[in-house]
Amino acid sequence: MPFVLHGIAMPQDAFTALSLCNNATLRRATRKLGQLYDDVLAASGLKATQQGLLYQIHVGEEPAMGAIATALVMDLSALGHTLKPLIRDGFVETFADSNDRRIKRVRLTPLGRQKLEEAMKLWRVAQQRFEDMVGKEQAASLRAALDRIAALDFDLPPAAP
Amino acid sequence: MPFVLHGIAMPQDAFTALSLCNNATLRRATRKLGQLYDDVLAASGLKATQQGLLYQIHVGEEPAMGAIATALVMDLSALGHTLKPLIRDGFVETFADSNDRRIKRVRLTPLGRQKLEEAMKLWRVAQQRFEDMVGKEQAASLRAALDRIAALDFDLPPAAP
DNA sequence: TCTCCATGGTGGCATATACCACTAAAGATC
DNA sequence: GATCTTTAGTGGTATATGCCACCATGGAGA
Repeated sequence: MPFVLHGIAMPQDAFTALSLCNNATLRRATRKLGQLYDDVLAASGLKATQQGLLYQIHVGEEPAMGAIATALVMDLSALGHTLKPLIRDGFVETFADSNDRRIKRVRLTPLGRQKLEEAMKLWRVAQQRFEDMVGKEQAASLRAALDRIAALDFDLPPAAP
Repeated sequence: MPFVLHGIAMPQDAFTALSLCNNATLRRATRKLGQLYDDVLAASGLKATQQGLLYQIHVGEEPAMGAIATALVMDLSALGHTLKPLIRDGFVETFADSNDRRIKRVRLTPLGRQKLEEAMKLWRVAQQRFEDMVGKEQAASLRAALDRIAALDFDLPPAAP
């Protein structure tokens, strides 16, 4: 007899156990896809997250760190940490905004542009691999749903008084 | 004039820039939802991932580490690292399998069971918060799609010869 | 029985990510 | 002009996660 926790019978299958949880299923799928993209992108020396960050910086045309963090739905200090290896390896550089010295802007170096181009070729292979399996429309539909999630406003207080 | 990379015009909006990438949109949504679940679960002292892991162990009825890793689609050595704080804090313990000494099994301690019950109460609040915003059917549909992704077989070689 | 291969797990190292305290800079208010 | 509040970012610390080399154990085959 399965253990009953607060009146809810627990599923027995290990894989489906997590499938009740929105967060856990998202993380598991993210690990799955992350493994594919990282594997394909390994030839460039970049992680998939780093390729995405270079792309974001490229598209943002010297974006402020705060703007990148907001677009990625990422904590600003976490973004600061994530940028460090890319700065160390010479792919990006930061500089102070001319109007507001609090603001740090980010841009790709020439080496970074080159690395991004190399990585984008591999990125397309990974996209193709995934979309060949699930279908282009399914993939687009999923991305749209995920964008809606990312845009949700939970009204989380940054600091509780 | 937007910079053209290999014939693909780049979107200008920072948020939608990543929306072309399956992996990046998944990660961004995962950060979003992770922040909600972690915020709600903070009162228990557990991260959402830890609550999910305790739940997985509970449901698995003394599962082997390898089985947990497979169900979570997680690297076994990463799972080993992830278990450490839970072992340190006395919520789980590991023991050798009676039939095969290579196999390590995991179980919740009495403290772990208690902590899981506490966390499950909070988890339900987080689930409710999310599902109130997106709708129960939409949430269920998304979880089903994410489970299909997690179950995909990309045929990644563990080690290329 | 011995050898080879596969499996399960650990430790090391690195990136990914979040929270918090703190500092510097800018804006608002008096 | 001075003071207070807000904003942007850094460093520290911790968990999340993946890859790799390595070791112990078990299974298969000679």
